[in-house]
Amino acid sequence: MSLMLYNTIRREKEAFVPIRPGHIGMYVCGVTVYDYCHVGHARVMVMFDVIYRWLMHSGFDVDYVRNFTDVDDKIIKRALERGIAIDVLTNEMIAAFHADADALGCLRPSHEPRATEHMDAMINMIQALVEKGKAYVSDSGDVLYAVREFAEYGKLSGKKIDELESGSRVDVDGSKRDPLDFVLWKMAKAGEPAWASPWGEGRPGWHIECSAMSCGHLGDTFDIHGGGMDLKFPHHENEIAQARAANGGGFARYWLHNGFVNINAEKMSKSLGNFFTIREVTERYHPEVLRMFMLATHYRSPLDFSDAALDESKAALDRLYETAKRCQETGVPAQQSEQLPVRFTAAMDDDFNTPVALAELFDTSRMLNKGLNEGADVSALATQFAGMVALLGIVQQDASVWFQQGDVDEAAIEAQIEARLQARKARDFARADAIRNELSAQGIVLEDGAAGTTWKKI
RNA sequence: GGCAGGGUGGCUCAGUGGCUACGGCGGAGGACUGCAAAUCCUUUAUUCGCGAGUUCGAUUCUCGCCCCUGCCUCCA
Repeated sequence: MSLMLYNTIRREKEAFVPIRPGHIGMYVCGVTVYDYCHVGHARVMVMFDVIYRWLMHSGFDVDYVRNFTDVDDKIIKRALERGIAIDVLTNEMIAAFHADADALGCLRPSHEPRATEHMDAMINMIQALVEKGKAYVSDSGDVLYAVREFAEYGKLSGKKIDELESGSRVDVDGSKRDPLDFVLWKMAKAGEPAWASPWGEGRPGWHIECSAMSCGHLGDTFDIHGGGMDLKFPHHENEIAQARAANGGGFARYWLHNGFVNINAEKMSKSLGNFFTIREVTERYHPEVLRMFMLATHYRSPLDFSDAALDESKAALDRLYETAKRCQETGVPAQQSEQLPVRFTAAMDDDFNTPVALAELFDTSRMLNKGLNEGADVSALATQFAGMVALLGIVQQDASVWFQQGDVDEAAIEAQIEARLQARKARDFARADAIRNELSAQGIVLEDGAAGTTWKKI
């Protein structure tokens, strides 16, 4: 069974063949660091984290690069509004990004380049484009990319230059040879951050960053490039145009794009203002619930965000934790296995079909519970369970702690449980039930198991 | 208008040219329990937006229609 990927540029699933056997270079577009990340960003983090884990599990040595855009108009504007230096803002947001990604259980990429640290690479790339006649200096002094000079422009997004223009949503700018031409180097206005370049003091355009950083880390031709669906056009289209025209390489071979997170069937986005930051959500739900929520839908499908959906994810995750808790209580060894169920592996190999992978996980969970009920040897199942769960990055918390989150007085609860136990021994069930009801009113649910009574907070 | 992706049980989400349409949530019944909770078992879509076509056979392929969303400007 080999890995099949849906390649946006070909619009179909195809077998993945790495450029170098055993090795994968993967670049994922990160974020512009001017504000906290929202749930849409979380989806990219989580899905590519799962992809990263799966590729490594499949035996590849993965070079995973995810950038930070730390020069940009929005950053300049935000820093000005807050009256702080740009690097103070970007450092703060990068730290916040890491905190969010860590909370979501995402592994750090191999490299996390920042645009400001790759000025030379960008300037060199722009220089090459100018020399090859693919870019020009406009009347305003900005360096622009001439889309007409790149024959394949529009291939990724399936757009044609002429049709785009007739759509007339493109800015009319007299200094552009073609309305679709985009900025490679933007001249700085007074007070704006600037870097020296052959064309004067200025800063790079957004698209050139990713072309320069991806090629810089992974080479002119690399395996996988990913990001949100909204980056397909124009961002990724422009990246392709720049990189291929500049260095003659093939650039990315496989393009992976994840679907949006919607609210009320509408895209969550900054511009619509209908977004929730990751930290807002994780104040109310454990980050793993958010991760579970992402995994329950295929990465290319839209994902409708709501508290009801999160509640469902919580319930589903609880079910898994219930199994983990029982294994823990029973003392079943929980080492992870490299040998995963066939269906799970096949699902992940089939364009990272996490919903099917989860279905297999739930089936294993059920078999495990059943085996536990019957006192059978469940070590093999427990091992597979642990292996699957580790690859998905869920059920990574201590199972008993998972059910005991929140403000609780553990000692008081334990005392109540002991009191109830005595009452039950004396067959004073009225007293026992009264204690249980009392705890229940505080959101504490008791479970009388073979290994004694345990409690959980709901 | 161009392009892309969708419409599957009460909700959510997979999937396939044909045996019993995957899971999860919720509901119902049962086992277990003093009673619960958890778990397990059974059950919950004559049916996969609508119409036509191809086919021995379509939810799955083709065409048309209806509806939804996204991209076409910054956006994960």
